[in-house]
Amino acid sequence: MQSLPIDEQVALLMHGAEFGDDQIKERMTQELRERLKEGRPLRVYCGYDPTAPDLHLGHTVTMRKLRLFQDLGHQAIFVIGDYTALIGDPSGRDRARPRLTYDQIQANAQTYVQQAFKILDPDRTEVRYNGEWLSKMTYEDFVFMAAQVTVQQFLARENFARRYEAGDAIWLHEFLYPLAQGYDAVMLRADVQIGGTDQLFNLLVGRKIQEAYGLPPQVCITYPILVGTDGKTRMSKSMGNYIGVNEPPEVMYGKVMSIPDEAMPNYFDLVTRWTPEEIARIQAAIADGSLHPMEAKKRLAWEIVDIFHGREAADAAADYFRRVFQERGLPPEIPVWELREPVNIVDLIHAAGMTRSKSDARRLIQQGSVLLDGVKVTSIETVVGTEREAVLRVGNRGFLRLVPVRE
RNA sequence: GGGUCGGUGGCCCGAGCGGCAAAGGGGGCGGACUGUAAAUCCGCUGGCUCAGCCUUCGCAGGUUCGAGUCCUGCCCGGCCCA
Repeated sequence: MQSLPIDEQVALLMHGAEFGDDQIKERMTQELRERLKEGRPLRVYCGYDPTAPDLHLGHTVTMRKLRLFQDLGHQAIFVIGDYTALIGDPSGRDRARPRLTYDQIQANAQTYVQQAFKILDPDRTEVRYNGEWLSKMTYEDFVFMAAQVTVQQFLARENFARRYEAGDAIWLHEFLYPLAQGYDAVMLRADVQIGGTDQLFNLLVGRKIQEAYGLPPQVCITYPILVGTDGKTRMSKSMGNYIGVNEPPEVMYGKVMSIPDEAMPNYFDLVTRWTPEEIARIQAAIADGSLHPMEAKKRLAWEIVDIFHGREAADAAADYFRRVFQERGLPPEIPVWELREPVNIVDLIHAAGMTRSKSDARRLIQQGSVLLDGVKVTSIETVVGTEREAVLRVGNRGFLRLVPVRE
């Protein structure tokens, strides 16, 4: 693959890229071609801020592209934005991010690298922390960079513009984010920087900063944003609509199954290993009715679990889903709770940690979602005896095998 | 610094003549239904020793039988002025 002709490389790398502006796309495509002509491995940078403990599917969209660069013989630079995370990227948001402490960030960063190698080739990956250079920036550097952009340029961005219109706070430190990212590009001698479409502004500021430092501006390539399990907003931890790459197979499978049908194409394109032709075929099959949407979603779920956990886990997760959710049966493994004496059902549910409060437990019983050996529990006064083993089901996900213990 | 508007339910937005456990959304959770944990419809969504009691409306005091609602001070934001 290393010696793939330049035109083919360009076609592969730009596939799916989205800029929201054809002129930029043309320009970047051309610049990419020129860089490739230099005949050396390009330095391709993408940064990830450790704002949460785990990477999720949304992060993997660009990671997959980094991997593609690697497969074409280029050098990927996986940057952990430990210092940019101190700021919190305002891109694509309608308010400032909550500030994190450096300790929280460090803790989050721990897991990033290991998770990233589920996609990236470790041999062609340079892992860097941007605190390496950002922590050493001088006041002079800082003023120099800040003088490269105008307030109007920032206010022209729609997310800042909207906040400005609405009279919401825009903090000065938020303006520092693109500058810091640009400085990364300078320090890394990046040839290419990739990111989500919401990163275009940041990436373009990076070019400006590079030029100010006398370096050739990087090629910027942006790819579409993955929507979360709600099918509407971008996937993110803080929205609670994410699928973590480290989540157990059954959870991952189930979460994929819960995305709305309309969100499937977005996932097909961005997080599967399927070729554009295969994707087109599946879409057509759904459209003409020969493939049930649910079946398509099952394939998608299986594919995603396979990527992160392997075939066996994917099969098991599919089986689990069918059994527990479609047939409302029992999962293969149920946690055991030892029963030493008869207890009130509410106390038991709460003590086993199946609800946050006893009131919650009472509500669930009153709503008829607590089953003891498949029989609906109708009273909150119910006492569970120790005569025999039983299976307690609370809501859709809570299972507990009650085992009497005699001393 | 001055003027003015605002901070509301253990996730978010948001109403709230002095009687409020506090309207309405979103989200979440349950139920029905189904093609799945999609869609749709219905219900629930502070805690507890639950016909009652306890703790909530930026913080601290005050007025009142009674305050999210009124007063004072402080903290934090927006806007206008400097």
